[in-house]
Amino acid sequence: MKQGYHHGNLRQALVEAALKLISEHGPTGFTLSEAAKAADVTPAAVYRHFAGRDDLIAEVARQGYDIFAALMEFAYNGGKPSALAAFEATGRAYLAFARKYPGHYMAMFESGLILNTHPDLALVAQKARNVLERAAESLSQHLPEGKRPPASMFSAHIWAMSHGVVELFMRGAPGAKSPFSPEDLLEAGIGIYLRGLGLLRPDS
Amino acid sequence: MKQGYHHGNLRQALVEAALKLISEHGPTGFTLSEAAKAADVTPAAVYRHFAGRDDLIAEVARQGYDIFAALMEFAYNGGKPSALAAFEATGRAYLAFARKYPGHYMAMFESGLILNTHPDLALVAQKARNVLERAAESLSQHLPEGKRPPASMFSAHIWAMSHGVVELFMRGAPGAKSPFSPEDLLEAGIGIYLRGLGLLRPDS
DNA sequence: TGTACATCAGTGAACGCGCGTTCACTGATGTAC
DNA sequence: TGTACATCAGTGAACGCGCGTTCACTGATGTAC
Repeated sequence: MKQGYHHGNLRQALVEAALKLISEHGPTGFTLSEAAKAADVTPAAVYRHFAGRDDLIAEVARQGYDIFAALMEFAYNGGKPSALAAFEATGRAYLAFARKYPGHYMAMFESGLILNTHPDLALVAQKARNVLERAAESLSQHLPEGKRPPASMFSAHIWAMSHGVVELFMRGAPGAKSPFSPEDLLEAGIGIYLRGLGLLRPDS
Repeated sequence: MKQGYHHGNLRQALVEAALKLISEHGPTGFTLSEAAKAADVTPAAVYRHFAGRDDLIAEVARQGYDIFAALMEFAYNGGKPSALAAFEATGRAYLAFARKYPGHYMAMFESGLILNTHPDLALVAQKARNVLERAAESLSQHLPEGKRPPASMFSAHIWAMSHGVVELFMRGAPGAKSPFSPEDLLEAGIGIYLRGLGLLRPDS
């Protein structure tokens, strides 16, 4: 669309260069100058498309949240075939996203960017979170009314465990070697958790 | 002990300056020069006590793991009064540590340092992890033998959820505002999880 | 179809900055006699 | 107790570096007539 004059979509080329650098060296190791070089362009050229370094990272994160929300939505699949199955699928989608889009994931969760500075970023992040919360909400309908924990609470639990598994066991992180794959670990963890809620048979 | 010539324990003063800077600006925002300035000393003076910037961070992390391991050990309390109570106490200790020692916590888990580069660091980190794993081990004795998940697995689950709660809900992090305090959130999450393992009565 | 002009993406040189690190030094502290 | 010397923690100046950002510019592309 912006296909253009000299380079032919430098903006997206820069985003992709940033993505590569971030996934390789972490959000800290990313520099505007290196991204420019990777896109075969002078650092100054970046300023035609972004307000500066932070703005570039923010765009990377924004695209990440977009993909993330879409993936979660797809996994949720309107709550079909069952609230339970849909919920478990979103949990798996979280990890699948982190594995498949490490650069995006890091930009979103490890770059220390402040969501509130970019209003549209906060918006799309909220959208992603809403999918999981909706899944939790409809799943909680299956619980006896009195003993229902708030849906926002147990979506927070799942979010936290998923995030923890990614940070501790999917990266080379703090020596947390484990004999289990992150996927198995999270699957089992969510299973036990759902059993604790009374949503799974004790022996299933 | 090294109480000394001019300054009188610069080494520890630098560690504490680093701690303050890290907790204020994150591990990224920390610089050797600023730490030196905060300790009223020339940057070059740092090299009398540390091999360089990374070595200083590593020492901060090492002290963090020391405190962390001691705290977990204290909370575990030799498994008294019961395996269950002791296990829950270690979970609470994790969060308490993160709240009370944010600089240490960040140096340990968010600074991107590689444990393997400092062997003694890897050692003390392992020691901390062992406490939780031991707690999980003795707790798992209370499960019917056939349906026991490996202790290392469920200690990983608790570790992951705790870490996730800290990262997502205790920092100003990714817009993850929540109506619950991190402490309540984790307490409830662990409770549900343990119920799922059959270690808590369904209605307790 | 051809020429004149406007646009604007990307250049290249320059900037000020703070970083981590080095080095020869100095001067306060501790020690030997 | 007093003097001469050794130690070594911290100084101050300097370094090279890569960073993000600015600015006047240029030259390829698109547009008007």
